[in-house]
Amino acid sequence: MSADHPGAGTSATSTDDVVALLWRRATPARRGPKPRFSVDAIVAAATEIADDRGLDAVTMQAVAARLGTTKMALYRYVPGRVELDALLLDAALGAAPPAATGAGWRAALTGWAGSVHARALARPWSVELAQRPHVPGPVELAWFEAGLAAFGDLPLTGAEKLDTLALLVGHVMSLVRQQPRGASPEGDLAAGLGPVLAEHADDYPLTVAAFADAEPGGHDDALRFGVARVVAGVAALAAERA
Amino acid sequence: MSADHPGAGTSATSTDDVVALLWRRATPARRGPKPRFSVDAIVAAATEIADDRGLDAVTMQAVAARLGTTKMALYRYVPGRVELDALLLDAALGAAPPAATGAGWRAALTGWAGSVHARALARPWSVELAQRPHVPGPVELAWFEAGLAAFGDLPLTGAEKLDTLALLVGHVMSLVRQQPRGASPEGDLAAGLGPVLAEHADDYPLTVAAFADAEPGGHDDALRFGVARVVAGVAALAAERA
DNA sequence: CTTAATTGCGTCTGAAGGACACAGTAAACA
DNA sequence: TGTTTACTGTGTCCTTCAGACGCAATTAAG
Repeated sequence: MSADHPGAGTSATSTDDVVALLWRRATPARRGPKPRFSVDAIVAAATEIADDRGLDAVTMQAVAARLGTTKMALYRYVPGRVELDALLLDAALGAAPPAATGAGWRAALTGWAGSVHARALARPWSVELAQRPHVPGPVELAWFEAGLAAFGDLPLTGAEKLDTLALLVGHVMSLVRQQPRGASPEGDLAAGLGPVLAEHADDYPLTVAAFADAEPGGHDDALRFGVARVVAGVAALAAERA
Repeated sequence: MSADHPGAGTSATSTDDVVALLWRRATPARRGPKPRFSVDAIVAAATEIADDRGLDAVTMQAVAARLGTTKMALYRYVPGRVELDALLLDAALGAAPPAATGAGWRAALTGWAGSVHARALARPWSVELAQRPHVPGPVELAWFEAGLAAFGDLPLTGAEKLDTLALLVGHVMSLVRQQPRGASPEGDLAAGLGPVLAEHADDYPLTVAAFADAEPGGHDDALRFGVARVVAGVAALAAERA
């Protein structure tokens, strides 16, 4: 059940199967009829659906409909929904992360965070996928690799570098989540928050005050501020070690 | 449909309805039979289920079964699943956040982050709820209020304080997500990551190296490191303004 | 040209959220 | 005290989704 990847076993997939799919490991030799579709075609269709109707609209039936086939035909290529999500995420992260510029670690790290932000903003639904437990794909690992490269020869341990990247990614994703999404009608945290705060202003004076001047720069300022704080914090650590 | 809260209208709830539920706004006068249950009882039952079988196990039927009734009876108290989630989250955040100690803003902010971490770790499923778009409840706002209080009289704008809190919360939640959960069998990012990295070590040299020395302190170190970096970053900003 | 592996896909099942109707109940009012 | 009437309790039905299973069609290997 773990060896034949486009095999019949539908569910209960192990990590190995997901990995095989993510790396597009080729299947040895096929005898029967030639496959009409491919994993890439399915992922592309699913991506299109997610892009214009949101992640919830990505059901097996919807993907199949877009490809002009039926739901069960897809299970020959993708074991199940979980695996499709993993593929979808790695595809959403793009082809390759931009290489770190040679202008020092601060600029490199800031630039990396900006790239992550741009990608996440372009496909907000990828954030949802990225934040649930999943097996990382080749592209996601490449992003990590690029992020680690940004540190140059700073005197940090590997764990510290990873934690710093996690910090940045966490911040970026929090921001993207709060972005008002046109598609989903409920969205927008701040919109619903306004009336609530107004009604209970007495109980949360600091919060009301803080949100009062939170308007101007908004999203982009929040990104810059957070990244700058982290970079400054790392710089402080590096300074006290040097 | 928006006025009578325990009313018959089942779905398509607006923000107002959620708010009314979260603040346990009392219903004016009841004529018919007395309600057998209460919102609190339902939330308590749902919380118990989430605690020992995970968030996915919290279905209307499961909650009803635990209360000894049927699924549809619950819809008299809670309009739908979304509203139940909101109630569940606010309940999971605990009764009241601990007050900031008077030992300076660094200690206060660090302590606040630690408290958030402790709460999130106690109920890992609350992280899932907290990170999807939702209307904040009274307890969540109280946490924000406490977090803002921790800054004391630092020369930061309200937006900057909020961004800092978001940064800390984002980090804490990332960490809790990566915590191996006993209940859900798939979990553990790092466990699945090992074999993958081993197989493609050549392509991701930095990542492999970073994970190699990431073992020792682990989770708690990551928390401390991240919070310390943010605090240092804020300190740097405050210093250059003073 | 036979054989066997492999694909395409229709049908069924189970679980989930939710709509709706109707019966039972108890407070308000005459 | 009796009647009205709003409100609760809940059984039944519908829709959507993921997935299991089986069988017919296809085509490369021998």
